[in-house]
Amino acid sequence: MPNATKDKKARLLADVRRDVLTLAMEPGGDLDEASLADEYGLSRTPLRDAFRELAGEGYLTLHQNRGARVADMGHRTLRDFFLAAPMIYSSVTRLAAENATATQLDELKEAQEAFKAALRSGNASDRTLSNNRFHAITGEMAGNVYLQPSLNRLLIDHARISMTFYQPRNSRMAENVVLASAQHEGIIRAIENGNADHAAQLALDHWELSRGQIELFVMPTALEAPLGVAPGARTA
Amino acid sequence: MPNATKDKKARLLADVRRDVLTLAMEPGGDLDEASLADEYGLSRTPLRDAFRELAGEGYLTLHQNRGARVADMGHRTLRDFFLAAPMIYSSVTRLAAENATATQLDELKEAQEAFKAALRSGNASDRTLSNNRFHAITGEMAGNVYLQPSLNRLLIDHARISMTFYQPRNSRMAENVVLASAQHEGIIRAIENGNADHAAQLALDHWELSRGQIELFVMPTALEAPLGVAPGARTA
DNA sequence: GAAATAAATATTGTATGCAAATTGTATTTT
DNA sequence: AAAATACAATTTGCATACAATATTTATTTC
Repeated sequence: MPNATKDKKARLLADVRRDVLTLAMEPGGDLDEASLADEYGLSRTPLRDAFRELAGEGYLTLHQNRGARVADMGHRTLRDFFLAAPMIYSSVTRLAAENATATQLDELKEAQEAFKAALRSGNASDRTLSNNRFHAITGEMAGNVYLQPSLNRLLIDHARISMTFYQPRNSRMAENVVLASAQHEGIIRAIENGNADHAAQLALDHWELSRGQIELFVMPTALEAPLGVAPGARTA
Repeated sequence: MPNATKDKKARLLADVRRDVLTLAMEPGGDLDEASLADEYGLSRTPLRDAFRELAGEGYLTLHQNRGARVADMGHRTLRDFFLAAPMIYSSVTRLAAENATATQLDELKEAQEAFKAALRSGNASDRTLSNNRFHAITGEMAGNVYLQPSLNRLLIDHARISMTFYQPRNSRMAENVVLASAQHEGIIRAIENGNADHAAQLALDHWELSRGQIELFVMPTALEAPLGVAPGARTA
């Protein structure tokens, strides 16, 4: 049974999103129309269509006569991210507590189960993707069309930043991830109880944990080692 | 000299944006590929390309096998708008004060001159478009990729809401528009001086004025008129 | 031999024809 | 006559061919 082009396109969209989020596709790296069209059995027309869609969502950027590239992460992105994230996350989570439907709550619980499973498996990509999904669902719950686009862009780069920084090499970081999971559970309860203030505060706490984790890697403790001695130096 | 397709496409993009913002294209109304392609002398391929781009920016929405429609304004949009606007506007204006370049400041002043000219002319569309441009420039000044998409979506609907509600029939509203212009000047000064706190506060004040204006129309003073008397009613 | 120019190649953008899906109309059935 | 079905017309989506632009390679010039 030959898959309809509609399905192939959907698969392409999902694959690119996943690969961008997990850094399987490098930021700034460029996508080749021809080879992707070939790989997915699509012609270039629907493929370019998909590129535009993904560009609109912030996964890719398009340049005149130069094709599509994975959205770049420049020197400003981390700063911009730190500025915008707490505000958007807390307000979205607040609105989620006010507006969540029962169905959405079930989805959120499912996402959290997937997140815990990913923690057990130790797979970094799975952890990042399920965490991404958890927060994307809070965005759907909030249902505010004006905040959603910013949240989604934050989530893209949060995932990519996590993939580079959140590699629990030491116990401190492993503990943090477990704590993050516990915070997810708290957020679920706050949303379930419609406790907006609490949900907003928990989102801020959750962000602070994430921020600290990132900072651990951006500003590691300095190396301590003796400076070398130049040949022929006076021994004083 | 036959215009390059590149220019035609740019014109189409600008025209649709303008028509959406000024309500020349009705929310929910659908765009006809064939006739637009004909009108602009483009084939359907680049036209559909433009539709995707505009959809990514929030001007249009695309539906499977049903073409493009002007982004709808449902019963929730006003509420969502009131929730998100003050937060985004104030934080963007704050960042604008921190990051604006000299060139951008000139552009902002130009936009403000255009706004004042539009006030003098009394043309509602010009007023809305120049006001839109003013705030879009503050977004560029802020230069935060995570806030920009939300700001731009807010600006689209702020323009459309203004077009429906801001029709200065009475003196109170005309005064408000003049006050809004004065607030723009204050925002320009705060940005010029790099006074972030002040800029953020002015943005909130500016929003409050806008909000009040909208509320005047959403909740007008009730009509006062006697109830009619049913035929054959007892005269007591 | 290095820089500059010109040709060749590869990649991206557009136009058109055809396939699939949706919508509206006419026919059939009850 | 109302509902249901089948048919026709319109509209949207995709594939391919062609045009325009960028990139690479080869050649010329100093």
